Formats: sequence, C-alpha cells, structure tokens
Amino acid sequence: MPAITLPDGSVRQFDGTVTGTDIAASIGPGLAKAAIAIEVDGQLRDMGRPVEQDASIRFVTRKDTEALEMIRHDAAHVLAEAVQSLFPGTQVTIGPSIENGFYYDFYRNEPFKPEDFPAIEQRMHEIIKANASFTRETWPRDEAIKFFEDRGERFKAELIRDLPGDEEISIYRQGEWLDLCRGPHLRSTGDVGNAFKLMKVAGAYWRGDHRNPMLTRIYGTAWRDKKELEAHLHQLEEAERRDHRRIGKEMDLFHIQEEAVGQVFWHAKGWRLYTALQDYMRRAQTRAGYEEVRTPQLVDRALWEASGHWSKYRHHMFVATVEDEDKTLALKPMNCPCHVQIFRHGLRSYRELPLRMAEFGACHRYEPSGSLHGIMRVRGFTQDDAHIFCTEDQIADETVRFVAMLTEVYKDLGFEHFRIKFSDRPEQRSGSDEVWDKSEAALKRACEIAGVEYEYNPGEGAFYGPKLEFVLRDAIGRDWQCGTLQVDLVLPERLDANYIGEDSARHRPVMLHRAILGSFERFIGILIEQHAGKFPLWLAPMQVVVASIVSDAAPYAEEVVARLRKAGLTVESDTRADKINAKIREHSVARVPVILVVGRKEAEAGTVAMRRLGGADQEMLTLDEAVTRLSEEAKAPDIRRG
RNA sequence: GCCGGCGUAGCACAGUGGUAGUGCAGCGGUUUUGUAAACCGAAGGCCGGGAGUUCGAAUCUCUCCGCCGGCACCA
Repeated sequence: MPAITLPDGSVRQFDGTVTGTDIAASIGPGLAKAAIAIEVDGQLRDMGRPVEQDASIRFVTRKDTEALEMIRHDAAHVLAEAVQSLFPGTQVTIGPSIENGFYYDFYRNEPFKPEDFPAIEQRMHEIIKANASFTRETWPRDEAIKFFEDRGERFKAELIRDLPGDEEISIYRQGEWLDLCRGPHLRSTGDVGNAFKLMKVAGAYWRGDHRNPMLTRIYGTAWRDKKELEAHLHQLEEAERRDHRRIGKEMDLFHIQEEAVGQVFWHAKGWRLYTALQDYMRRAQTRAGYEEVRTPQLVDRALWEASGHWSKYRHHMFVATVEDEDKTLALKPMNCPCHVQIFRHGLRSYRELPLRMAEFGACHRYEPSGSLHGIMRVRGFTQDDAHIFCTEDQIADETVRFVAMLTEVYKDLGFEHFRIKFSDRPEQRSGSDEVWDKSEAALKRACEIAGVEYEYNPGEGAFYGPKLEFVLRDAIGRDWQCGTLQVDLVLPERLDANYIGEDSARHRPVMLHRAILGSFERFIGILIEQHAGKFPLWLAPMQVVVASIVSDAAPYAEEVVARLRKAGLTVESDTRADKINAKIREHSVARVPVILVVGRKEAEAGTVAMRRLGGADQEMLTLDEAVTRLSEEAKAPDIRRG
C-alpha cells in the first residue's frame, strides 16, 4: 500500500504496487501522455516499473534535461537494432548517451562506412514508427550469459560475467529485439522522435584498451525536436569556421609540412602573436617573483637516466648521436632535470626559497602519429615552464599564488571559465607510497586554502607526483590541458637537489612543476578558436591597415603608417589602385581589427576615417587622436593596469 | 600506434581508364574609385612519393608518407 508523495507535497495512497504509468494516469490524462519517466526518491526509472514502497516521486517530461539523455540512450538502442537487422552477424557491445548524442560500438569483420548511414537511419525511423514498448526484465545471471553466448554475442556475455555478483541483470526488450541494459528507458521507441542524425564512424578499442580488438563505433546526435537538431548542426558548422588550422591558414599565421611533422613554421604574423604573448607572460612572471633561465636542448642520456625518464619514456624521446663521439644525447622532452642542474650549481640556502625558476623551454616529444592535431598537439613545442624549489611548508602558499596568477592570465586572454582536475598517483610511478601520501595530502590541502574546486581524476598524475590540470575547451568542445601544477618529492631526491637549512644541515627541497599556458603552440591554438581569429588589438597579428581611396592620398597614407609604426603599432599600408570597397572587404576578411581610410579629404585635413572590424560605422579622427587612442588600446592588459 | 576516410595550381574544389579543369588569390595591363568583391589578359600542375595492371592511369591494385575523424597515448 505505497504512499506516493508528489512534488507539491500532496500524498496519494495506492492499493498494492503501482507503476509510474498508473500514478500519472491517476493524476490526469495530460500528465499520463507527457510523462516519459519517473524519478523515485531521486532515482530515475522507467514509467512501467513498479513502485513497491512509500516514495517521493517526480515525473520527467520531454522538456526536462533528463529526457534528453534518455532520448540519446534509447536512440543508441534503436541504432543497435537497426544495425543488427541490416547487417546480420554484427555483435553488439555498449552504446551510451554522450554530450550532444550517443554512440554504439559494434564488432563486425567489415567496418561500417558513412555510405551505410542512409539505410541505417531509414531502418531506425521504421523502428521508431513501430513504437514498440521498452519492457524491463530481470534474468538469472547464468541464463543471461548462456543466452548471449548462444547468439554469438561474446562481448555482451563478457560484460555480464564481469558485473558485480549482487547486481541485477536487467534486459530491455523493444519488440523482437533486446539488449542487456541498466536502463532506464523511455516508454517506447516512438519517444525517441525523429530529431537524430548519424554523424561519423570511428574505430574504438573494446573496453578502451589498445590490447583488445578494435570495434566500429557509430556516432549520432539526438535532440528533442528538429529545431534543436538543426541548431546543433548549425553550431557545428560555425565551430568549423573557428578551427585554428583553418584560421591559421587564412590569416597566414603558421604552417606545418611533411619534412617537420608535428612542428610549427611560424610565419611573421603568427610570430607577432606568439611574441606578444611571450612578452606578456615574461612580465607576469617577473612580477610574480620568478627568475628566467635558459637551458640546453640536447642533453646527455646520463642525466635522463638519473632523472628516471630514460627508463620510462625514452621511446618518446628524440635521440641524437654524432659519428666522432661515443655519446648519446637526447632532445629534452621537459625542462625539469635541467632546472635542477642550475639549482644544484653551488650551495643553496633556505633563505633563497621559494626559488622560482622559469624558462620558455623548447621541448621535443615523439608523440604518437595519431595524436597529432594542428598546433594543439605537436612534437616540438615551447612550454612556459617553471619550477619552484621550496619547503613543504611553502607548498600551500605557492599554490595559492600560482592559482591567482593563472586566473589573472586566463582572464586577460579571454578565458573566464576553465576546469580544474586533480590527478593522483598513476600505476607506473616513482617514489614510495609514503612520499605519495605526503605529496597528495599537501596538494589537497593547498587546494583547500586556495579555494580551488576540482574534479577528481584518479590515476592520472605524473610519474613523480600528483597534479592539478587546468583545462580549456576548443571550438568543437574538445578539452585540452593547458596549465598544470605538480608536486614533486621524487626528482629532487633522484637528482640530489639540496639546500642548507637554518640548522646548517642539508635538506631536500620540494619541487613544484608548473605551467600556465602549457605550451605556446597549444595555447595559441585555443586562443585562435576562442577569438575566432578576431583578436583584441594588443594581440592582433596585424593591428592596423591604412587604406587609400585615391592615389593622390597614397603619400599621406604612408605618413599615417609611419606615425603609427613609430608609436609601436603593427601597421601596413594598402595604396593599391583598387576600389575602397575591395580593400575594406579584403582586410575585414583578414580580420584586421582597425582600418584607417584616407582619401583627399583626410589628406588635406590631416585626419583619418577609422573603421572597426565587424562594425559598419566610421569615426573621423585627427591623426594625433588616432595615434594616441590606438597606442593606448594596443597596450597589453597588464600594462594598462599599470 | 589502431580503425576508417582523404591527398588534383598558393587557397577552395570539379574531373571513375583516352590531350588536366573552374573560382579566388598572384602576375601584366586598363580603371582614380568614399567603406565587405571594377574590367581585360597571359601565366601557373611529377594529379602526395614509389611500384604494378593496361596500348593508355589523376582515375584500377599494392606499398610508403602526410592530413582529417575517432580510439589508444599525452612524463
């Protein structure tokens, strides 16, 4: 005799067990029609599943966020049924809902092709039209395993075998087809609707392990209605226009070619952006009490052996030898061991701590070919790296300072929001458990003091210590780690870094590895996508173009250019015998933030007509005014703050 | 690295076995123009590299390289 409490606080009594469908029907036909799932004491369930005990409930309709997830999950089931009916012999595995849609991983000798999509989608529409109810059954474990094995579904059987012993084996039927699934599901396949689209095929390892067979994954997107679907597809197109690889080409910022895979040729304009960013970072570091150093690129293998990198990561290192010398050198994949060498040079006193050693360090890593991505994941890159040598007592304070610095930098560069992940000890690591306990606890405590909220990212730390990762998102929603802060009690030990303490004995410093941008290459990639190439004036690769209307105004245009250049702006003239419309268009497409137009009038009056990127208006200014205003505006945010 | 797709002029693309094309950019002219594309002309190609099939290959096959989408990896 369950008593059901509704969201408005009212209580309804029922005779015997009831289902969500019964409860909705008892409230009214409108709700019975709209409710697609029920939340029972905070747990989402199928409408048809009985509620045996007293409970607080809430109905979920198509408008609720939970609905979207269920639509996507159900779409995955419908996809699986469609594929198995069209391609007999295909084995099913798993098919979850994901951001913006769903996927399903299949095992089949022949992979699917995008050309198969129309037929699969067609079949999916038929299944949805048939509107078969999703019905839940629970099966005995052995029976379920036998059932799937008899059908040749070895992946499903393996999944069931690996489920915890006390877990219920639930099976969902939709018409003739069924699948192992935890649920919950919508009422019937018809609830999926028609706002879905298959997007792409991809390979994916079974259970995410590269030693396992490769499955074919079909990705789809699914929404509540056609309008949402259209909006999403439109947004994808917009995102493609922001792609840093495309903008890099359009704006002539950089290129990469076969002879230097994973390494960037920075063109003049891209390098202007790069150096503006580097200058800014250098000032920020100086203000924050860092000292800048520079260490070698090629370092003897012996140092990497001592640091522990040689044994664990030499397959990711570029190694160099010369004929006349029996030595093996490696391009540094990171700067830390080199910084320790500087720290170790001479005796260090506790009075020097915390010692913040920064380097724009050029590093090389042999990254797997498949992981390379534009300038975001490369093999040669420059980190805004620094190592803080300090005492354990100083970890918290240094963390607070670092987070404050990073937050300011990100904000200055246009990033108000970013995610923070806390990654702890990985399986393969250096250092005793005791040392790890200590460094993880220290970093956690520092986060509390700094008021840092993070997501927990188990087992993803560096081999020498736990880390905070600061994650930014690119135009199409891919996450990239940029900033990082890592606590390291291992390397100072391995490389014998020490300082003389107050007690005149030798002590081991703690090393904090930290970066804000991460790598210039990756960060600039994200920066390009964030701004869609329309940079604030201080970062713009070409800040101003002075365009003449008639050739008589050309000498004056050059004069304007000279004045602006003298004021430190990056500026170009355009005195070609073209129409002003063409020039405006060309430089607008090139995303030049300011166009100064000069014709006879301006040449005579000593003025310029200023036009902003994206705007349609023009502002008439005297040349002096323009120079003053633009040079003020072109100041980096930290300089403007004074 | 793995699965799939792709690679044609500086860029964007067309070309499914029979003499390599279009648009834009660039170059040479003409046009002196007032805020998002003036007009004319001549150029420009080892059709990613190599091998094979064929009388004949951009086109079919194999292989290598690179890029793209995922997966795995990311000290």
